[in-house]
Amino acid sequence: MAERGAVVAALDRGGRRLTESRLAVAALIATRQGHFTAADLVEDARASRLQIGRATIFRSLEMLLELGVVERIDLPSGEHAYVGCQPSHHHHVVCSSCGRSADFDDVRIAAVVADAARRTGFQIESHRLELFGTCAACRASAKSRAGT
Amino acid sequence: MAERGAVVAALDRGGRRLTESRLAVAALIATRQGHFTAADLVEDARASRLQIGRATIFRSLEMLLELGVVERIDLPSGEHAYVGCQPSHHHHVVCSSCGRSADFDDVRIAAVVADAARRTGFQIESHRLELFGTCAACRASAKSRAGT
DNA sequence: GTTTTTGCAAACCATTTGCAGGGTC
DNA sequence: GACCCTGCAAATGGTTTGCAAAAAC
Repeated sequence: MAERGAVVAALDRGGRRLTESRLAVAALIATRQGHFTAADLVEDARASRLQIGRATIFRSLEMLLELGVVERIDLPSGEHAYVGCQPSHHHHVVCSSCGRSADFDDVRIAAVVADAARRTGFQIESHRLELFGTCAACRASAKSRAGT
Repeated sequence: MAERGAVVAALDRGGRRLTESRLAVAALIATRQGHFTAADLVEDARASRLQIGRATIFRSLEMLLELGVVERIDLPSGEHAYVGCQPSHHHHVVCSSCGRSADFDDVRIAAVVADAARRTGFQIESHRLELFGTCAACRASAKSRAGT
C-alpha cells in the first residue's frame, strides 16, 4: 500500500482536501496485509476508537480508488474487496486463504487482448485479469500443519 | 444462451426437477441480448406477467450458474451481472454500451498464469479475465449517428 | 468566509432465508 | 406419497444519501 506521503501527494494532485479522516483511512489500509472489505475498515476504525463514520469510509475508499492507491477486486464469491497497490496498470494474484495479494504484469496479455478484439470484433477499452490461488506462506503453513 | 433443450438436459444431468419456473427463467434469459442482472429478470418476469418470485429467480440463477449455462461477470462498476454462455472454460468480452458479450479463449493465457505463479510464488487455482469495450454493432451505430 | 467534508441516521438496493402450500417424480 | 420447489414476506447485509455541524483552505 502506498505510504502516507504518496496519499498526501495524490490528494493534493486531485485537488482534494487533506483531512484527518482520509489520512486515518489510508493508515488503516496501510496496516492491512491482504484484501479487505469496506466493512473490515469500519470495524478497524471502531476497534481503534476512531470517530469515523461508515459513510466516510466508503467515500474515502472511493476517492482512493480514483487516485489509484487502492483497487477493487471481485472475489470468486462475488464479494467486493479492496487491495492497496501501485497506481499503474497491472493485475492481481490473490490468496484465497489469507487474502494477501501480489501484483504482476505480462507483456503477452496485450497480444491476447488484441487477438480477442480481432476475433470478436470488439474494440477493447479495458480489461481485468485476476488470479486466485494460495500464497507460498499459506502453502507452507498448511504443509507443516499436515505433517508430523 | 443455451436453448431450452440444453437447459432441460442440464437439469436432468444435475438431478434437478424440471419445473415451470425454471424453464420460464431460462426462457427469460434466452431472450436477453447482453448481460443482465437478477433485478432485470425480476422485472422481465413482472412485465411478462409471470408469477415468479424474486427468490425463485435468484435460486434458479444460482442453479444455472452451477450447471454452467450462465456465468457471472463483475462489471467495472462493481455490479454483478450474468451472461448466458457455453459450459466450458473461457473468458468474456463484454460491450460497455449494449452489454452483449462474446466468449473467447487463448492458449497463451495458460503460459501467462504459469509465469505469474512462478514469479509470485502463488499456486494458482483459478483465474478470470474479462475484457470491456464496444462491440462492432455499437461502434457502427455510434458512427452513423455521428455522421451525416 | 467560503467551500468541502464529516458523522449520523435513515433510505436504498441486492440477496437470502423461513415457512406453509403446491408441483414433480 | 415423499421430497423438492415455489411464492411470499420478512430479515439481512452492503452501500448511498440528506443534512446540519465542523474542518480545511
